[in-house]
Amino acid sequence: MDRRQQKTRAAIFQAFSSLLAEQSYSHITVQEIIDRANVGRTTFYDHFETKDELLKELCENLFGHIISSAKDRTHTHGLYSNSSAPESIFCHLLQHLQENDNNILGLLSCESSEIFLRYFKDSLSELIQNQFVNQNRKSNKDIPSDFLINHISGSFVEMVLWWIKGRMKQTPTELDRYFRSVIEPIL
Amino acid sequence: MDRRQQKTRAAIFQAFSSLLAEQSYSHITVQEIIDRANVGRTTFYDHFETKDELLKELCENLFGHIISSAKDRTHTHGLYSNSSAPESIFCHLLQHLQENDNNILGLLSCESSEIFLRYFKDSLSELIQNQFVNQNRKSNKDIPSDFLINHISGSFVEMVLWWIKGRMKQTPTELDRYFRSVIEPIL
DNA sequence: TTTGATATCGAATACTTTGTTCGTTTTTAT
DNA sequence: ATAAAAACGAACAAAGTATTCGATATCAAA
Repeated sequence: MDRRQQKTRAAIFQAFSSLLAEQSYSHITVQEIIDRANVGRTTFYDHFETKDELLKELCENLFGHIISSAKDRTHTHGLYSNSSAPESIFCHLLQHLQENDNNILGLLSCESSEIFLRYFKDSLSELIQNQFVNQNRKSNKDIPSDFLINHISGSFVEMVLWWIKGRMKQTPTELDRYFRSVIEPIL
Repeated sequence: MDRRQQKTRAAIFQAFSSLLAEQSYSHITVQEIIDRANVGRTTFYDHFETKDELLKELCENLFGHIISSAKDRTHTHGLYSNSSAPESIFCHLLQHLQENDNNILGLLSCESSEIFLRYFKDSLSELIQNQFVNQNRKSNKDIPSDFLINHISGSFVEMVLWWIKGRMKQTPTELDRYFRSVIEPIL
């Protein structure tokens, strides 16, 4: 890809991210984005059809990495490596979040965090689903696995939401312990 | 209150609700609302400062009723009347939803259902919190009740989201059983 | 190093939406 | 019957979106 395109895209993503950290998605204007990215109006619309499109691509960028790295882990470890070991996939995800690649924390802490967490939940559901299929679960046969998958991914996302709204006072390990205590009893 | 005001407000709420069933909140214009409500532009802005304000008032209308009726119940029964009885507060809420007063189901099934469920979750958290304080819980002393309250209300809302996205094939009683199976083990 | 392709640019513009103003008409409560 | 309140519409300013155009700058490849 042309070097100019790369630079422009990066500048727009960067500008957009930093704006999201300051104000809600719906209040951000294209004008603000191109001012901060320092690109022309025409250029913006050459790259993205609308602001919504930009948001969508940003989400895909962000969670593509995190989830695929998590996916690799489940292949070797499963959701929980074993019920007493500390390296659950959830802990790994939380740590990944805290490392704050691409300023993902800024986005998850911003007014519009919901948007991102929905994308996150969808990716997460897929991840858990694969896990469920692989391990051929035993108990809870009368509860649809559909429901359980939604419950787990939903709870996780709600927990992250709670975490960031409370200014992330807990460590990933602590959070993981909380999450285990409410999820493991039903697995 | 003046009869005219009542009619206008009702017409606007009605128009707004029906529009929400057709398109996402952010795409609805004030023009569409007043056209469908058949009121003048000036009148709309006499009643509501912005579209956001209208949304907020709609939410308060909707969940005010449901939650306060639930609140009454918890005073006599608690969250679960007892662990084997069928009349949990959650089941009651689900039934209330299914009765579909004010076409609440339409709103919870629409593109913008998230917005409503966030309001719902906040009300629910409050409800559960009161319950927690009253009953002076024993177990799970090492998990913050803050976290547990968020987990329960969050899971409930995620379940409702899952329910409506799956076209509400389960009965409230069935759903309540699922929910108990994932919540009671941690209480 | 030249060259053709393409990315970027800004200025102008048409269009949409929001929220306000103002003078008029209609409805209401008493 | 009357005064107060509500609804009205047409017009308007302001802000934002998305497109068009021709000119300029940059790139990759021969």
